[in-house]
Amino acid sequence: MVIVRFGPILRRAFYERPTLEVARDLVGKVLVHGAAAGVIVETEAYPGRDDLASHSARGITDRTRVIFGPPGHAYVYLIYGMYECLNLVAEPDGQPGCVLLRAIEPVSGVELMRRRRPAARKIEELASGPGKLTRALGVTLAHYGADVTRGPLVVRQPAEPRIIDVVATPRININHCTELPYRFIARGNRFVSG
DNA sequence: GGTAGGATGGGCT
DNA sequence: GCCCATCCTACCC
Repeated sequence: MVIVRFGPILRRAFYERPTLEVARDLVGKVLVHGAAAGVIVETEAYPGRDDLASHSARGITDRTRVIFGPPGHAYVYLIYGMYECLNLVAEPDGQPGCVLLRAIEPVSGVELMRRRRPAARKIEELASGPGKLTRALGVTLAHYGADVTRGPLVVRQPAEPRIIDVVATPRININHCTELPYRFIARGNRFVSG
């Protein structure tokens, strides 16, 4: 496991940009929830405009409202009735776009994450998938709409940035429409899902 | 190493 | 009623 010290919290301007840029640039940042934290190693962009795979593609509903709001907030939803998925809202206020966080490399609070994820046999399995990630960090539907530029759930710059080679690949489990290279992973990182 | 099948409930047509 | 941005277990190489 890598030792990572945390730098400043990402400001709202970081998120107030095109969704694809935010998704790419989130790889290598540190997702923190209380005592548990990990380096983001896999994301997916859901631009919302001209992308039928995005939940926001069919307009504002009770579920998708936050995606159309100001950037730097959490969009959490329930998938398959069992697992939460955590997204961070991008784009200026009024424009849809969010980034799904798919995997982190645990860097602190690992024992806490192990207790939350008893099925994980190895550290690589703790948060290598969107549902595993939220379980490991204790993120739930209660975080819907949370401001991730302040509070217990935030994203931080690593204190000493590592050079990370980010690669774009097709998104995972998008089968109902044409798929695009909107998944961003840290090349060679063993904590990536799949 | 691999994969088939089931769990499980909200959102939307 | 059907779909789903998933995960786990059992079972097979």
